[in-house]
Amino acid sequence: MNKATIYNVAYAANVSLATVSRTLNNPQKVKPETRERVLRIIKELGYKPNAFAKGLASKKSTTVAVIVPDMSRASVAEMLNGIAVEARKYDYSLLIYVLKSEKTEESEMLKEVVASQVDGILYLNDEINEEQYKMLNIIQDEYKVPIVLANTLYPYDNKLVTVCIDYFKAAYELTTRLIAQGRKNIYLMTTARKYMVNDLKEEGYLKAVKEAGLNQNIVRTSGDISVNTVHFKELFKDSTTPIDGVIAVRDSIAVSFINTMIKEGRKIPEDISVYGFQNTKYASLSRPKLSCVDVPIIDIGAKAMALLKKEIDGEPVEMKFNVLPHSIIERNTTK
Amino acid sequence: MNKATIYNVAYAANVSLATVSRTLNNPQKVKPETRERVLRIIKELGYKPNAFAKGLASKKSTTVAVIVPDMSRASVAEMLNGIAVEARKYDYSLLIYVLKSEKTEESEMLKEVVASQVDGILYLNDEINEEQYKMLNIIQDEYKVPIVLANTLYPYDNKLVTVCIDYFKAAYELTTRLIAQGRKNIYLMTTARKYMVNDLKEEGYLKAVKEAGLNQNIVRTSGDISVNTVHFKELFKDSTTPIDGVIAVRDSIAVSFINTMIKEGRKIPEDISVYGFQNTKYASLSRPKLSCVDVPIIDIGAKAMALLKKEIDGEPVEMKFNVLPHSIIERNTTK
DNA sequence: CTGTTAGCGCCTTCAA
DNA sequence: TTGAAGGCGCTAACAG
Repeated sequence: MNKATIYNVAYAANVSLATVSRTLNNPQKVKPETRERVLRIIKELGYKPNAFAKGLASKKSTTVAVIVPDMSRASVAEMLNGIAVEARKYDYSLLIYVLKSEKTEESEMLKEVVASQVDGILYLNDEINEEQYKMLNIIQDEYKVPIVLANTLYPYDNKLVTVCIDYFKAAYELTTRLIAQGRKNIYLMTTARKYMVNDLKEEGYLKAVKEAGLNQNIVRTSGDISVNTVHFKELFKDSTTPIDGVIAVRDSIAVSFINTMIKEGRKIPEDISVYGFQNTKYASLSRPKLSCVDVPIIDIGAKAMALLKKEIDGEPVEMKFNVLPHSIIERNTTK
Repeated sequence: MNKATIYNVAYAANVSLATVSRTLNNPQKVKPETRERVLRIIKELGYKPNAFAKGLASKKSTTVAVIVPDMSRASVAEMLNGIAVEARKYDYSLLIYVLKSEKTEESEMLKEVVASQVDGILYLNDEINEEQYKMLNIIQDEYKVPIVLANTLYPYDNKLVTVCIDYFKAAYELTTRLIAQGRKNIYLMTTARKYMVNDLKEEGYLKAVKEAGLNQNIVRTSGDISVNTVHFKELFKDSTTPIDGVIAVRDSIAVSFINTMIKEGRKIPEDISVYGFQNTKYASLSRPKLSCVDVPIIDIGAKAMALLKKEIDGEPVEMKFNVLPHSIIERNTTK
């Protein structure tokens, strides 16, 4: 069961290696009979083309790099499922780069990605800043490696193909719903200012709150749920106008907030209406079950991969900015 | 900023390409002065060796394949973080294969993995069966691709290097603790019979229960939390001896159980003590916070990668079976 | 429709 | 310590 090469197959099938290569890559260019024969031999010998030789000769790897922040984020992991399923359709492999694990400069890593000869790059990092964005553009322009941003975006420019939902609108809608529910003192629980998508949610929230003439209350948590609890308690210990509505930029933040409030004796949703953002498993495992924006994260992954494939194939992608529809799921933490 | 090749570097540094190759792969074999010079040129030109050519010539890819079941499982995603950090130390890349996305036979995919020329394989799938196990052994023996099983194991044989915790012991300890807490009617909430690790947990539970002369109660859920709720309710509607202790093989199962029971008016932990298994984020986001076995999942990932690296380097791995220590975290669903 | 041939970019003896 | 030369396994013209 030693590794068979294209030569072994060619010899056994009594053809030249070119014919073997053709039956694999351009089947229509080879006579059906010989094709069958070659295919049979290939199966018998368990032949699989060596990916390196193929890549070296064809300049294509049928591999895309997926650059992700922290893998343990539920949304990232789910998106990867969507990407994997779609990639499978095209027989593409996925090379993963986890940013969190970096000791080295990110620009160094991007160079490494280029050196790895991937056909395209999927960038899932939501902390995209100007420098990173420039670097990505260089890679796309100079090295001709197509890039697609998934579930993130760079709002100041749109040279890169992007797939996401309308975070601004979603947050605006959430806030509007809370207002319609009669909530007067609505808080936004967000993260430190570096996540582009959360900045957009913030803007959506602010717009709705301003329109309604309500106060704007923004709390920035670390995203680390273990410290949130303390944080939340402190925050609402002696507030004069009691909080009655909350929008959290992540489900996990919403859930830890709910837990803290219920322990403090507040009733959810009677006293406080709470919306999360993403519809991860956390949302359905919370008690009460969390109302939230449903971000079609798997679809985003799949769509991003599909668009990347198009770009790789040289088909011009007309829409740079692809907004997928979201929905709002009313469960038991609202109304 | 075009892709520089080794020839460009050689020309610019006024040496042969062999010397460039050496300064990169065997620095000690080249005179310090020329080494410096070459290195400088490499930097200037932003040269990175083409991964394909390198792989083709050297027969090494510095890439390992990571085969995972469903990515969205929290434990899998976290393990990947550990793997990524460790892989980074050796400058190894990670090629991901998601089994769930498969339309094709798994054996087909394994052949593909071999064709991709990876230096080693990390297998995270916990549903390992005899056929799969045999296939993996073939790959390791015939194709000489080292394999490490991470957070899973094949209990009937131990030819493959394995990293995990002692699931049997952990479940035994959990059960013992429940018994010590005076629980008499302890249930094990597990999955369908196909997850090896869960079978071991089951054995540990059974042993402890038998030793104490208690009834054994095993509930097999689908693992799908949305159906669990109904399931749980039905189950305990009219039981004569009320359930007073639970061990769930996954945190998410424990949490959905807790939610159901509390809605049914049971008190946790007063009426029912509950232990989970894994210590994922679900555990700290539940109310009350879930007591559970802490599986050092990141360490398992890192250790598995480290052992794989050793195998790849030809250093014999003395211990086939690597058991990492676990601990039990008492939070608020027990006592 | 099929075979021949020249690389792809790099590593690795073998000589010098 | 360095250079020359032969592959690694495959693809892609170019002939036939």
